[in-house]
Amino acid sequence: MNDLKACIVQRDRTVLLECAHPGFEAAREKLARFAELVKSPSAFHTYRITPLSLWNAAALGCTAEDIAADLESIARWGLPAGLLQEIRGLVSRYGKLMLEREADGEGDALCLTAADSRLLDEAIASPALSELMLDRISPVQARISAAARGRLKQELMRYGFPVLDLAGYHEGQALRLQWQNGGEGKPFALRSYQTEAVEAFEGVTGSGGSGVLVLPCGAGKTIIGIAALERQQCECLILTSNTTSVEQWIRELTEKTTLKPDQVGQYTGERKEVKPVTVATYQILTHRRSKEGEFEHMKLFNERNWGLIIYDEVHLLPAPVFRATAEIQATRRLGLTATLVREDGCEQDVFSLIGPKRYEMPWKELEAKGWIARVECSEIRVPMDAALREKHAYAEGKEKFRLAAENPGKTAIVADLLKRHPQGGVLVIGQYLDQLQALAAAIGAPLISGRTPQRQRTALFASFRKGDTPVLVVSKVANFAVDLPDASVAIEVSGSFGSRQEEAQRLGRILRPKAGDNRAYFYTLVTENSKEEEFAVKRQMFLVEQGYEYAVHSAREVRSGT
DNA sequence: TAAGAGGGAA
DNA sequence: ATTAGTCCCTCTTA
Repeated sequence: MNDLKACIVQRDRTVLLECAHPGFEAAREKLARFAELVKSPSAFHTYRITPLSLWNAAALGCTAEDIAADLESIARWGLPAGLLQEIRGLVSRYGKLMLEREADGEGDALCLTAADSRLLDEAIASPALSELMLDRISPVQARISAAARGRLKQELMRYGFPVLDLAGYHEGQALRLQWQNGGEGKPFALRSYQTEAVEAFEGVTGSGGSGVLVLPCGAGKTIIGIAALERQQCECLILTSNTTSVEQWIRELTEKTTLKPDQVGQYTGERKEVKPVTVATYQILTHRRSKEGEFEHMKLFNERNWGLIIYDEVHLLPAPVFRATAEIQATRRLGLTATLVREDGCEQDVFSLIGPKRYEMPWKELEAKGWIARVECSEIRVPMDAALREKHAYAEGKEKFRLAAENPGKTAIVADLLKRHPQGGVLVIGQYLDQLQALAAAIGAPLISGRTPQRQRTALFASFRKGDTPVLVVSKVANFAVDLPDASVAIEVSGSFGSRQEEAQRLGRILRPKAGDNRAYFYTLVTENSKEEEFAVKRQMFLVEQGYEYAVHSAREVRSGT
């Protein structure tokens, strides 16, 4: 078997990767660059090479020949006829259409240049482009108003031809800032990959200045954002997902740079300051009094002459914010995220309107370098007792799923796992309040849910951090709370329908480097012979794509301590 | 003017 | 394919 290769490459652009193969890891790393994982049963992982995954790879400088060489090096029975040609065709689409500022234009018109006239003919003839008023000036060129820049890119992406946008950016109002030296007289230093990421964002030629940086939780995305701002020296709007995160950005900006508190504003439900650097939530931008009402706060995009807009957690960016972003394509845009995967399928809009992927740091690489903890993931199959099994058998749909998820047999397993980790730092995370209440009572640990007042949360977090409270039971608050302390063990007792992001978020809770052997433990409890098994596979997919493996154990093994 | 409750939105 | 949670606005109370 050693002389065979780990993958079977199929004509429909799917790739089957054999998990037990010695070449598995090397092949996985190659595939991660230009394909996405779509299924991960135990023996074979299925990847798909999509147009978008190819274009993101192309934006990173990967050529069709690089991809062909990678595929040839992992394909057991060679490549199907026509596949390479198809891949070459798709990759070359990125760059066939180029958008630039009009060479001798006085105004702010842009020029779209096509590699050949037929492509431009056909694109212009498509109905979606008709209202954008393209003005043909030569067989391969058309003028277009700068205001239509975003929509043009969106429409051409839908048409199947992503535009290489070289039209540049306006500078924005200048703002002086510098890194502030660290506390003990040490100068603040970026990690090497953080510098690489910022440089990739800026780009070597005209193509930089907008795009997305993909880095795992705990890699210091805030720092990278601030570094981009420090390089640009301009006024900046920062959009993020919740108020705690707003506060965190503001804290880091004022502590780590020479920006004074009165230069940094918070624009949220509570306070509406517009300062040279302004941090806002996505929610305030999308807030409407009624379903048909206006977005009253979108004007924030134009309240100052921003030179840079940072989109934190770009995978959560809501649709109306895309629309507003289409209008401000002359402003530099930096997207930050742990995963480009969106559950709503708007990945194409991220590419068109924020920009292509400029940098990606695989989780495993950070782990190898010791920047994040080495996590051991286990899936534990918990059986139902006879009574539950019967109830489960007769239940339907969501009722059935919930019965399995709330399997009381999980309690004893949690108790056993706690015995294995007497040093504490354990988070028990689940989805249903009833289940969590019962569990918290049984193991004698405090529960934090959405109903827990903020003051009490803060007190419990502090006690957990100090080690006085070894175990915390947390509901979905764990998905959002930025201030939730770091832990070294997470036990997931239930989760929502196949959410890959939730799983990644939960794992992220234990990634911060640990003193000593730098290890952390992630357990997911799944009821045997139920729908939960299926959902677990789906949930785990993103992390499997990142190279995490879930060792499957039976409840019996856990109970007997093996 | 601050804090808290209640309702709607995505 | 839910639940639970967040955020924003408005109104009330003190």
